[in-house]
Amino acid sequence: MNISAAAEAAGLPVKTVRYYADIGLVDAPSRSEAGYRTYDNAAVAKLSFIRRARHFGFSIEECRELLGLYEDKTRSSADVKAIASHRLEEIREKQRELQLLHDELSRLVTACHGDNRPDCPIIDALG
Amino acid sequence: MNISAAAEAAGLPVKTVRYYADIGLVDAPSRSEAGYRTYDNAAVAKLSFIRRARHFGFSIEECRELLGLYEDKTRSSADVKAIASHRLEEIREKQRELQLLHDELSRLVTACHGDNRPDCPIIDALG
DNA sequence: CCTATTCTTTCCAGTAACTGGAAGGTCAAG
DNA sequence: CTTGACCTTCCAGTTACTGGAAAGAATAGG
Repeated sequence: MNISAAAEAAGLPVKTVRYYADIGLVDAPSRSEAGYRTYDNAAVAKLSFIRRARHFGFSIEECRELLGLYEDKTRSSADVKAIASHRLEEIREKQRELQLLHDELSRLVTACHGDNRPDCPIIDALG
Repeated sequence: MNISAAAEAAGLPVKTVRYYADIGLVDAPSRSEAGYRTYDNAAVAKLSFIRRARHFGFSIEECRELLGLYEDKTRSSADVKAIASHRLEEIREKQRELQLLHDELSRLVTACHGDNRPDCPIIDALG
């Protein structure tokens, strides 16, 4: 499989597939005689794994950890759960922050009459 | 006022205050004989305005727009409201995304028994 | 066989919004 | 006069890619 087929199969842009090998997140693929990268199903599976983990908001470094566990058949599920729980707590924290922002900004937007006059509660709150 | 006093008054790091002038978000401050940047209350007020807008998640470019409106005494509140409403919609979209992530990941974390055995629903879902 | 198109390579640069650090000048206190 | 805090500029690094240029390789059509 050349890189574009592998990228499509994994659901990632070609550039990103190269990038993940550049930073050592996945092994450098073998090369054809002409120097083209070649991929097998196992490589695609790993790339796809990364895509899903990234979708969950895991950082590249967390993906590195998770990949290590993914490949370690003797891992304990507790190790995986610890990383995922940490991420879940981050998500909850972000949700709390967003809720506060939402409420504040929503209040300001409601208070602003939004007409041609210059006075504006939003600007007042910022200034 | 030297830069550290201004930065403290505005609630921003010194580096950030310099940065905002570097990118032209605020005017370049006047300089003392020795070349030190000097700030007055109006400059601090603008920096503080930016800090609050950034806290709400407005991008630097949005801050630029808002600052323009902040300084334009003939602005219409509708212009401000439009920017803020757009930002509010972004917040809501992010909240929806986070909720989906939260629910999925939460389900996986709950399903994972988190012990010494290797089988793990989280890894299974990613792989 | 020639050509046009598509795919691939490498490398360099840019994104957003700072942040850290080095090297060196300035100022106020003791 | 020295020490330490503060200031300057400039360069590099952060995160996770993304865009683009220049050039070689493969393939389909004529």
